[in-house]
Amino acid sequence: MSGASGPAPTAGAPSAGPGPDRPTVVRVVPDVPAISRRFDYVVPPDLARAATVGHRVRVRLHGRRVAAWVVEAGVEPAEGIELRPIAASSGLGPPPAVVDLAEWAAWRWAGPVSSFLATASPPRVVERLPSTVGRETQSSFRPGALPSPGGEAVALVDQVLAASGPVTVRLAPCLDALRIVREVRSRLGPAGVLVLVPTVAAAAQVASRLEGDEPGSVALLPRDWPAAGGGGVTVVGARAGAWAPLPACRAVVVLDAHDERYREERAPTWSAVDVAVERARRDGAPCVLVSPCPGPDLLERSVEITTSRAAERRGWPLVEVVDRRADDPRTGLFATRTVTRCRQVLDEHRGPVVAVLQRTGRARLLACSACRALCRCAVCGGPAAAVDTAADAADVAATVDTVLSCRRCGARRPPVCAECDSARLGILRMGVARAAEELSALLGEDAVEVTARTSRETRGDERLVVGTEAVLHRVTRAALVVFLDFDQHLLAPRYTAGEEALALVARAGRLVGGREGTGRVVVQTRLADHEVLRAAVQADPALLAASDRSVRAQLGLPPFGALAVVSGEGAEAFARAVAGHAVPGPPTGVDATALATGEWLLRAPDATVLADAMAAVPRPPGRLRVAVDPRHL
DNA sequence: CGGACAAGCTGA
DNA sequence: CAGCTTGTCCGG
Repeated sequence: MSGASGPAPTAGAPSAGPGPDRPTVVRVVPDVPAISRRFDYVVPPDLARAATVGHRVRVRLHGRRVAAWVVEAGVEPAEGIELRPIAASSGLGPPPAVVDLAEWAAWRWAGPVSSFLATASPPRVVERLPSTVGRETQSSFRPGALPSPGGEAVALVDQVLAASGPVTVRLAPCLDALRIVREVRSRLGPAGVLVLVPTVAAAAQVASRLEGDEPGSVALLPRDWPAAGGGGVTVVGARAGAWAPLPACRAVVVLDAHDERYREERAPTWSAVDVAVERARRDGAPCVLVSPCPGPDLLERSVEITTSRAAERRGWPLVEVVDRRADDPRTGLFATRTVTRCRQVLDEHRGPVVAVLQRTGRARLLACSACRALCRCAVCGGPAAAVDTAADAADVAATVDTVLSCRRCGARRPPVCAECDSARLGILRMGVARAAEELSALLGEDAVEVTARTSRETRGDERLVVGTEAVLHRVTRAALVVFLDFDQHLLAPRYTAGEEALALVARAGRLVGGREGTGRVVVQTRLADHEVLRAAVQADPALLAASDRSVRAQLGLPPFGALAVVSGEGAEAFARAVAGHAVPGPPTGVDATALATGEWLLRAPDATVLADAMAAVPRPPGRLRVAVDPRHL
């Protein structure tokens, strides 16, 4: 093993500097996913500014120019190798502390450091950071009387600042979570506070409200990357904001920390919440995870504190469960009571009605996006053709990775519209479309469809909206939210299905408001006794957390065990090597089992054992995808 | 990843 | 045996 590989916890250590006769040498990580090795280069005098950890450079590597990051400066050049010079500087990258954090993440999620360094780098070339001279570190800002949780926020933040580790603040969905951020800023000043929000759009709103409190005190990522790096401000960002170029954090606040959008779905499957927690730990800063419905993952590694029960109840919507067990399955999507509720709200002009319908599984019906023609089988004229992957259709020319295959006769053809030859085929949202039609007919009111594919923003004056769960992120306000088939969420094939379902109720609660208002959430279900519904009706997420916790502990699921799904050509060799490296079998080591899909499942008692084992094993040749703690399963 | 180079196949 | 394809190796 060469000295140029392996983790480098000492990155950024100052060197004695180049002697008069010795050239400056830096070690770089190339921005090429398949190359994990590091290489040394000489820094020519005119690029001396690039000789700092985190700087982005271009280098000649094996006959081509590639981008790279400096990860060590003042390197002792290896004997017997003639070093090439760095070809160019490409501006600033993450600061040394974040480079170190990237090394940690590469270990934790078994991915290339370069992918984390890329996330941590500015979207455009940044030559210099703005000066922070003259900026106040201690703020004069003091919030006045603000809405709920009112005085309780002061006490909660007291506890957060007194704690030695991460704290989860359980705060009902309709209580103002920003109050926590404001309270933290008023105690510590705006400088060095890192605030994460699930989406870029929501981050922009948070940033502008904080900016209103104290102008010039906020940097919004990714837009204000240089200002964030300059320091002296509160930094607000979404998932990638966990990699903000703050010199040091004084406090970290994660809003809606349960939100699954903090997790990257593609490998490496890192989580911004975990990165934020680790970052706070390294900087010795308080870390606050705010969530209306924290699940076992959050609770297991933090202290939980809450508002009073009275405040929590006020902050959850009134939830009405419509038990459909007695209904004939053919009566359709709408229970009589649901229709009555909708009609009441519309007649009284109380506000928009939003109906949510999730249809699981792969789309069965495709339509041409250009001419709207339905995709039909060319042989038998069957009503529809379904998508198939080339993987299980090996006899089909492997030029495209999807083909259309008829469900009736099995005939296959390329994924092209038979009418107009367009290759743009879209999923036909049959579920939502039909629901919208039926509901329109039942209520005598035009319904607007909203799905993830509907690109238009809603106008805001719709009275009746029908959509998939994406609708909850598009609409800002509603008088009534109806979950037409909540069982789709409760029974989703994920071990996190329960907490995600409760998060949907919380999300709906934000649209309709707390139980003291007139807004309502209606849930149609055949599982009326489910823990999620008990928790929602009683406004007590702890009920779900307790039952989820015991199930996961029993099954060794996260956070009571660590999982990784390994796929690709090298999967089997890698999985066997990782399991063989440690003492096989839980509870001490890593256990590998083949899944029906051809993927391999690794199980370990905790994330550290798993990460250590994966780091100790060399990668076999061939494609390899490692998903640590995948959500499905 | 993608360039370099080596070994293998083809056709005259 | 030039000219091309296919495969393996390795990068400072």
